[in-house]
Amino acid sequence: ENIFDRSRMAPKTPIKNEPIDLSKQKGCTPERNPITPVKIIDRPQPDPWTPTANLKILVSAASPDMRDREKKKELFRPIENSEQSDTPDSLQYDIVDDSAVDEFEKQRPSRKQKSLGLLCQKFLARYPNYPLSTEKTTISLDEVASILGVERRRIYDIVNVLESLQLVSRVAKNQYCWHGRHNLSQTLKMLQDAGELQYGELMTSQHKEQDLEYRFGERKKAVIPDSQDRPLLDFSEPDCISASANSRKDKSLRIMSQKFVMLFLVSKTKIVTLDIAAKILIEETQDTGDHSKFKTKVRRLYDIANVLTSLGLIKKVHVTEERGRKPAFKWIGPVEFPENTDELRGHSPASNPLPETQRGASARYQTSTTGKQRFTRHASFNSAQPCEAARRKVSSEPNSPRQERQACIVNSDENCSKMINLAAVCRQKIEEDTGSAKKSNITLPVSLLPVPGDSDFCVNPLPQAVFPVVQADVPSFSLPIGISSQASHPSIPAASKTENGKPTLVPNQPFLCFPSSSLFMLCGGLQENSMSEPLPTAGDLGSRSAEAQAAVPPTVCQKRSSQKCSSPSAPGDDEEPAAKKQTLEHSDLPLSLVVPKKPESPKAESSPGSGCSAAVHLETNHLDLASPAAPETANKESTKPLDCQEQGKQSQKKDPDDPPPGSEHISKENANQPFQPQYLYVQPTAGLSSFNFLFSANQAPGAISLAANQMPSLSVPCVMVPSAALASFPLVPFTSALSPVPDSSFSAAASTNFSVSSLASTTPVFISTTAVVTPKVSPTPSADPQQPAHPALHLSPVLTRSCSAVKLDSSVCMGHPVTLLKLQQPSSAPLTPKSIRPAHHEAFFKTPGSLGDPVAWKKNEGTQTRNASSVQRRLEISSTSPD
DNA sequence: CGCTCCCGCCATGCC
DNA sequence: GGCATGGCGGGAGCG
Repeated sequence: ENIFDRSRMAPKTPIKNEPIDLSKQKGCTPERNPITPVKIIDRPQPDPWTPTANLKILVSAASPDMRDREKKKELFRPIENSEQSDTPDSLQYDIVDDSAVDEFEKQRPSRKQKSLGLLCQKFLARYPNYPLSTEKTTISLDEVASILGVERRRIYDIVNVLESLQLVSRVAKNQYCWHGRHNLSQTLKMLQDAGELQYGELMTSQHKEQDLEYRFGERKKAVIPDSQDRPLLDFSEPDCISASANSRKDKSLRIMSQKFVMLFLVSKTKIVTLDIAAKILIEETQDTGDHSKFKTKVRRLYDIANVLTSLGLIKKVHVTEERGRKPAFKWIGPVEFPENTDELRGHSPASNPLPETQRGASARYQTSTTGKQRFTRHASFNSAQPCEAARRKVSSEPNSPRQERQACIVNSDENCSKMINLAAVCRQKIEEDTGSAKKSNITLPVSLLPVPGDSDFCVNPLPQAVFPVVQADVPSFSLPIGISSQASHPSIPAASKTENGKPTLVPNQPFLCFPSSSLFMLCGGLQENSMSEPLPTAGDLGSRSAEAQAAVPPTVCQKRSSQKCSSPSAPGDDEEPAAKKQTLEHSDLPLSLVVPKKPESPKAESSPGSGCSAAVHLETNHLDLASPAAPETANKESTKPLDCQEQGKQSQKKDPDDPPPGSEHISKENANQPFQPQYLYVQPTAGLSSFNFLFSANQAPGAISLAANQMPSLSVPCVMVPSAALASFPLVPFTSALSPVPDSSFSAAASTNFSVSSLASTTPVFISTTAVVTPKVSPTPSADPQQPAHPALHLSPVLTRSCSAVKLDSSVCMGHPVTLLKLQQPSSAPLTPKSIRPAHHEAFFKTPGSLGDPVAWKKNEGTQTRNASSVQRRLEISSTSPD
């Protein structure tokens, strides 16, 4: 094929190249020449007068179609193979000057014929995919250029992309070494790893481009700095590295190529639209983002895409969105590479699953990144994949509201200098974030809302990443009141550390930094109490509970990091030790708040009385707030239960005062509950500032109902709650701040209601561990024999009030704890699903639904699972526009 | 008309 | 100054 084309193409370029050619190509020339005399070709165009020129003109005018046809034939002939006889026919038409025509054609191959993709194919055809190790193939740019009949410039385009994948390496000036695909999988793996670090968050939600775009905006800030210039992976390969090559400033095309590939590898769908890729790349570059740059980026991406297409790694597709049809590329190359894999990482947080090489790459990457982001990354909370998750989170978070940032800052413990860094980062981000100045106090990532019914609500602002976690842990909520007594558990951020040492949470920190996230996920274990079917996951539950315990306080961060939580894991056990917290015990029992699905009404009813206006409303929902804890739990689960325990311990130790009272309890409760319903809380961003949307992640629609006045209970999965309603809920920052407070104090603290309003308005983040408050207590206990009773349940007076509004008792009360995870839209990045993802990634990312399901459900049990699909839908809705 | 993306000017940097 | 690289964007081909 190449030859064939070459001959044709040759005519043109040769001329230009000739000078060059002379030196290098000897063999080639002869071949080319035969085809067409250079001059002839040239003249025609320039010279209208020449006979040929006239013909051309005529032809084109007369039958452009034909011309095209022929061109096509030529183009495809090689590829398709046969084009055949047609040609002749066409020629006939033209007749007179077939020759002329032909020449014309030859002279002016169609654009397609000259496409970079085709050129690349020709280029690749010259070299074996898997060259023998022994033989080293060197490539001379000039030679190739002349052979292929193109200018050198074009060869650079190809070579740069190939070099980014290590198919070739530059040996010396004008000399490249052909490696073939031997290293391709390894390279891709590295890119994948690096990509996860960098883009994990982004891609997670990818399937919805909307989300992506959406996030991008948010993310930009965060991510930006990263690697900007530097090549993600510097392959200067060993063999043939030319000194000069490395030194040179960055080769943007090469870097872009790597990043582009990374996007595919990180993407769940394996489909990346050009505009999204361009946006991402631009953002990273910090370019202003003006339109022209975008266009330029896209042009470059086309160049890269053409080469990758020739390599058989991607193919062009179209993605239709609401907005319309967009050009996109789908990865058709290898998806899995032997060693790497997120899962691995997830499994063994401590150890890096990644191959050393990758690791090295990632390490470099990290180091390279200077900015805040990186630090944040390092700070990674605890997710199983500590580092990555953390990083991701961080990056994503940029937007986190100041408050959050502050929180972060506050806590930094010894644990982490890292944490500190994070805090700083957070701050910056926050500052950056314009929009999100959400709640002031709220900083806390997690707040628990006591729901009227007993359900506890925990709201965790989770970054996207969080979702996954959600499932896990709802239990945490339970605690509501436990606060006081239980409060003793300090929420321990420490737990977070687990994995990599990333302390997800800073031990003492009262606050977690959350980027402002637009979404909160509520996790509630809804169980029907009694019913309960126990979820298959009994074990899980237990673990959960444990997790919950630990998690509770610090949870938020942890959760995120942990993502896993949701999943299966059940590390919970570890926590148990924490025994302190009864949770474990409870865990077995489903928290159950009975309530599940219908509950609303009852609760609502009950709630009425109670004072907590707002809170009450929510209560109806029956949601239990697993809240913050959940995340943690998740994390724990995924990784290690131990952590959780530790966290708890630590927390206690450190912050006796702080101890997030609720957390433990919550955890218990949560534990008890087999499932917790999870809800996604969507921040009102755009226009709907006043509304909050709750989507049940797991569950059946209906499951949630918002009682309260404002919110009519909906059977539908999604519930919109006026922000006001939420406001009413007392949110307790579960962080140390609250937690620390002794019961009494705690209660007070707890009692404090965060005005949701603030949340609602802007950033909704809040999570209180303490929040746990939930009245549930009573119910819970009942439910769980084991539990110590807990007083914990009792809400502090204040809490109670708020809680009271909610009824604990009512069947509803039991309410599954729900955790809200808030995802910060913008900043969310940090936590983004992606981070979580590693462990579960699929579930999470796939869809919100998946979130709930995947992790917890799937693993734990299939039965109860809620349909991911439904969830997804919901999410989608939210993402796009709530209505 | 808008997506693609070829073409080649010209900046950058090394020699 | 020459040459190797490669960023960049105008503007044309193509559907």
